[in-house]
Amino acid sequence: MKRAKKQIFRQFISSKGLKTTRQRDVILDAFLSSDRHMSIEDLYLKLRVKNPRIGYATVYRTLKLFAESGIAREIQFGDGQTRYEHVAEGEHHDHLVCTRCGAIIEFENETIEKLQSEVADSYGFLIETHKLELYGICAKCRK
Amino acid sequence: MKRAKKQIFRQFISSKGLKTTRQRDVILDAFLSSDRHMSIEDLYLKLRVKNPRIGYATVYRTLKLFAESGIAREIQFGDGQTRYEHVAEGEHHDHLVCTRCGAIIEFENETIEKLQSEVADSYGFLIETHKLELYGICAKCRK
DNA sequence: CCGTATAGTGAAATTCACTTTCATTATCGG
DNA sequence: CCGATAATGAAAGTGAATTTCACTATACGG
Repeated sequence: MKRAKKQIFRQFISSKGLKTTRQRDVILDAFLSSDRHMSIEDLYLKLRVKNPRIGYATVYRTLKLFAESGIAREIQFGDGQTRYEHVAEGEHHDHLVCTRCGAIIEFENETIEKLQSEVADSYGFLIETHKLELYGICAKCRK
Repeated sequence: MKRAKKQIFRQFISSKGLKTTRQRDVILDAFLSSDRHMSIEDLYLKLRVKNPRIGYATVYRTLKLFAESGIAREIQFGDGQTRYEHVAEGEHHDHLVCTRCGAIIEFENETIEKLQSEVADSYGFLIETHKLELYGICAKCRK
């Protein structure tokens, strides 16, 4: 899984005539072994511990590259921070976001997706992407 | 309808010990007689035409009050601008957002809402709000 | 009405989260 | 190893949102 993503990214880099660098390797490792939803800041701080000389701009640019290469996706939960989540081949999921503790739970629902297409069709609208988020209190916080 | 919202806002203002001002009246009128999805900037510019002395900060603060009072809701479509939409009593709708021309179409779908609740239940999650947006190309732009 | 305590306003400054610039450094094909 | 080209990090720049502050307006309690 990690191996596969590294492979995809490596391919992307070389196909674009870009270069492999120590920073990109380090950032990719950190990203792949992290939480599924990291902001630039999160990842930057995590990296700083072992790589004090890495720059915020580099993390920022590298995450953009991850998104471009297809191994990551930008998401926003309306808290002002852009997050990057891992993309699994062919899979799509939506989110439950706990407004109390910030926990993010992923889910998939075929039927909802199908209904979305129907709605779009009825308006002659062509869906490119969609976003479905349910905000509320997670099981843990409800106890 | 407009009358009802003005009433609600008036009530909110007085219940909080706030004051009625010329600016708030003007901004409320402009908001109620506008597009359903206005950014602060949009409304500010619209207001400036007839009220050159009104400040951006006042529009910003007043829109926040509208949201607090329940007559408006903040929404974000990921273009970096916060928008405010009218809230109709008890009604909820989702959006189709055209990535080409920016058009916003509203829709409602009972079944999708029901499925969302089921998903949330299965995770022991209590939904407070949700957000469903379909991004793509609208019928007009597809022609 | 009038005075006054309190809230509101507008201009400008600040914050926040990126995003870009630029001088310097690193990569890599030949 | 060279040289062309890309990458990096620090710092500056952006754009929208938010706050500050001196001044003004509102609305009770006489």
